[in-house]
Amino acid sequence: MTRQSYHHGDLHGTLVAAAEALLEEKGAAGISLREVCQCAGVSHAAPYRHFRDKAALLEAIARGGFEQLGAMIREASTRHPDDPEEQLREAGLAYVEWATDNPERTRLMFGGMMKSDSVSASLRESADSAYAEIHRIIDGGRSAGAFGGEDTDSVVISAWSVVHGLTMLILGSGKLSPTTREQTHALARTVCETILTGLQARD
Amino acid sequence: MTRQSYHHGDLHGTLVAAAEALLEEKGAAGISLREVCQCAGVSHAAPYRHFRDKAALLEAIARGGFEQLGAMIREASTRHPDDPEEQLREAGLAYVEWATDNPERTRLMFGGMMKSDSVSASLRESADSAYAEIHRIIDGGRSAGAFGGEDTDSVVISAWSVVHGLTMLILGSGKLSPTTREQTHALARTVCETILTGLQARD
DNA sequence: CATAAATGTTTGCAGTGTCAACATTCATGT
DNA sequence: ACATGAATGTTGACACTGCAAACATTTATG
Repeated sequence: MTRQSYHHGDLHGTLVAAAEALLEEKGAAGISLREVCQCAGVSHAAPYRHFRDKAALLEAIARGGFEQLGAMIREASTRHPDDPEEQLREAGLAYVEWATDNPERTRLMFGGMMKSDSVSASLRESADSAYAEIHRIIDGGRSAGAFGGEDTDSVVISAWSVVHGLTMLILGSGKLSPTTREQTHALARTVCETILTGLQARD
Repeated sequence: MTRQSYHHGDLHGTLVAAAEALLEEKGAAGISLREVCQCAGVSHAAPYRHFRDKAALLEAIARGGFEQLGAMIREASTRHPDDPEEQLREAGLAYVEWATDNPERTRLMFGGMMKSDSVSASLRESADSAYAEIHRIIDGGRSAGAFGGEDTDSVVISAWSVVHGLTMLILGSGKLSPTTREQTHALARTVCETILTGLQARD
């Protein structure tokens, strides 16, 4: 597909889309800006009109990922408006599911990019927003008396850690490699049940 | 430091050591084989007598990491020979502590390298051995009646997931950034307590 | 409609991983 | 003792990469 006009129209979006496709195909380390350009049908210096450098393009992909992930969690939790426990379960499932559906993108998002001090404000904002969804669920559950724990932050960390940990083990270790969506769900349910048992307010 | 003989003596080990130093300094993506060579005082093609390619050198570093991590867990669990619950707590602390002390190496180990089908047998073996330590603790605890759960594997996955997840959140998210070892320990204790509560056999 | 801004291209540079050809040292058998 | 092959290190080359400067073309604006 070749374009007819000198200007592209939406090179920004096209570059992100092309890079996303290449990302899931060959991993973050295997992405070359020049190949992205070729896919977008544009010369190899064109991206620099839209992105400061290669890292900025990857940042844009990560930002979109956090937004999608946050949306999945939000949507999952709204399926059970009055049941915090079920909200947490569904959110956990959604988290693991989205991540395993987008493995390379997830690795990119949590691969240390956020740790750099030069991370853009918009990226940090997107990540914070996704995190806030989890916080909101836990906070609601604690107010309703469904979860115990000393403070909300501790509970959030525990809940987030299991789900994120399972996700990363599925993505990163050769050990956990569910092949079907059902197997993935079974794993997610297992860790969610364990953590929920640990979180339930004792009497 | 320049060497006098044409042959190096232990270039294999020197390359690994130099690469490890550069790894924690600049991250896995920032490592260049040629710079490693310069640090080792050797020409830029010398590594190919000892490693098939760059990935093989990184694999060697990862393998050493799994061995260290496994040793830390084993050592932690032997501090409480007859208390499975305490073993799991100490193993979790050791896991998080080692990983936060070696952040880039940990990212390398769990960054997707194991998922590739071309991973060397020795690397997989080292990773399996570290995993076996966790399995051993859980299995002992279940035999002793300290942990419940349907089957050992489910419990292992849950326990490993929290600890690994917390680790990755500390390493990867800008959100959790404990600055002192004490803060790190506090986080690790929090998630370990939560999971232990969930794991304890109910009556 | 002229002029500036925005966007895409070309050319060039330093740095990278890898390979082939070559050089040097070590080990081994006689 | 010494020739010969194996092991190890070096040099040079190649294609590829990210990036920047100079240039070309289109769009927007007064």
